[in-house]
Amino acid sequence: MAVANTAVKIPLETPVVEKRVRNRAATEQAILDAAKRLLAEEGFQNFGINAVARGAGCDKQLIYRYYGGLDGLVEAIGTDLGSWVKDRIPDDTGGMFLLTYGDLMERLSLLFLDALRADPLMRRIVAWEVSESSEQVRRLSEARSKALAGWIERMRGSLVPPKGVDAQAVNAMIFAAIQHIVLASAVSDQCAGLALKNGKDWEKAATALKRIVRGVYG
Amino acid sequence: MAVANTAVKIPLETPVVEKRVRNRAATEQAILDAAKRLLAEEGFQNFGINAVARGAGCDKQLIYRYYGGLDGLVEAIGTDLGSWVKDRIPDDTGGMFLLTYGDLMERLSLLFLDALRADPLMRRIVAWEVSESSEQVRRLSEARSKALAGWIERMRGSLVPPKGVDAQAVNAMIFAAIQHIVLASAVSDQCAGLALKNGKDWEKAATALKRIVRGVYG
DNA sequence: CTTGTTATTCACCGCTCGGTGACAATTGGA
DNA sequence: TCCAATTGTCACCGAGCGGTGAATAACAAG
Repeated sequence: MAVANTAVKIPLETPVVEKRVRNRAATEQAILDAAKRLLAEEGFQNFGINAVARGAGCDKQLIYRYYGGLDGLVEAIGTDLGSWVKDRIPDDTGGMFLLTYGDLMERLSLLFLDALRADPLMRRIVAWEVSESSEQVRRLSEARSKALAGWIERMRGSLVPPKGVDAQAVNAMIFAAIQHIVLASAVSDQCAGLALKNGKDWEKAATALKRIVRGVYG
Repeated sequence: MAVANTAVKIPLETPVVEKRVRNRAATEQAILDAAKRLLAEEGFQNFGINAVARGAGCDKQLIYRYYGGLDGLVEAIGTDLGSWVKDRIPDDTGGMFLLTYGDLMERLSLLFLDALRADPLMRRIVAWEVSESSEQVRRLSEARSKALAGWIERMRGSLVPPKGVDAQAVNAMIFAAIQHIVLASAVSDQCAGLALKNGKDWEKAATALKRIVRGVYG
C-alpha cells in the first residue's frame, strides 16, 4: 500500500511546448532587459543573480556564461547608458535662443530635472552611487557622468560662464540639488520639508531652481 | 584507539572569565552602540540582526527581547538622533551678528555642510533615506528632519526671508545640494566632475555654496 | 540551601543567496 | 548520418540570513 505514489513523474502537461526557441542573442537581450527592469523597479537592494535569472525566465548559469556574472551584466548596463541618455534628454534647445550662460544653465537644469524624474533606472543608479562604494557601481557611475558631461558639452555651444564664478563648482551644486531632490521625492514625496507630490509642488521646485540659477548667473 | 577523541570538551581556556557581568542596562547600551557603529561604518547594506549581535558581542535573542527586533532598535536610534544633532551642530551664532536672512542661511549652510561631513552615521542615514522606502527608514527620516527643523528654527530667531522668494523651496534645494554632495564625496571623492578630496576642494565647494545663497538672498 | 526571577546563551529551523559541475536538448556542419 | 559545438536546464553545495523554543547561568529573597 505504501507504494510507488511517492516519486511519480507527472507528464500531464500537454506537450504544447511554448516555442522556447534557441536564440542566444535574444536571451542575452532578455537578461539585460530583465536586469534593467529589475534595477529600475526594485532598486539595487534585491538585485542579484537569482532575481535577474527569474526575471529573464532563464537559468542563472546563462548569466555567468554570457556576461561573466553580475559584474559583467552591470557593466553591460553601463554601456547601454550612453544611448539611454541620448534617447531621453533632448539634444536641441527646444527652439529657444540661448543667449547667455544663465539661459543655458536654466534650461539644462530644468531638462535634467524632468529627465531624472521620468527615468526610474537613472534614479536607482544615482541612489546606488551614493550608497555603496564597489567596483560595480563605480563603473556605472562613470558611464553615467560621462554621458551627462557629453550632453552638457554638446548643449553648451560657445557659451562661457561669467568671469569670477567657479562654474564647475556651482554647477556641481546645482546638479547635486536636482539629483537629491528627485531621489528624495521618489521615496518619500518630500525633501527637507518641501512637499513634492503633485505638479504644483514641482512648479515651486522648478521656480526655486530657476531663481538659484539666475541668482548666480544672472 | 578510535576512541573518545571525537566530542571532547576542551576547557583549555583558562577560566579567567572576561568579567561578563550581568547588566541589562549596559547590554542594551552595548547593542545600541553596536548598531550605530555598524550603521555608520558599514552602511545599511549589511545591517541586520546577526551583524548587530556580533558587533555587540551578545546573542541576537537579546535584541528581540530588549528592542523587539530590528525595527525597534532602529527606532531607538531615531530617538537618539535628537540629542545626537544637538551635540554635533553648534547652537549659537559663533559670535557673529546675523543681520540678514542671507547671513543666516549662509552660516546655516556651512554649518550643516561641516556637520554632515563629520558625521558618518548621519550620512549613512541620509543615504538610506534616498535608497529604500520602508517603515524603518521612514521613522529615521522623520526623526532626523524634525531635529534639523528644530535646529534651524532655533537659529532663525526673528529673521525673515525677503519677499518674493519661496524660501522653503529654495532652502530645500540648498540643503538637498549639501546632502548630495557630501554623500557623493564620501563614496567617490567627487560629484558631477567636481573633485572633493582635500581641503582646497571643499573650499571651492563652500565658496560655490555661499555664492548660491547670496545670489538668492543677497 | 532552596526557590524563583532575570539575564544570557545555545541549538535548531526554513529559506534564499551566489556559485558550480554535470546533464539534456538543439543546431549546424562534415 | 554522425559528430561536435552551442544553448539551455537541473540538482546540488556551503554559507548566511531572520526567527524561535528551550536550556543555562547568575543573582535576590526566603
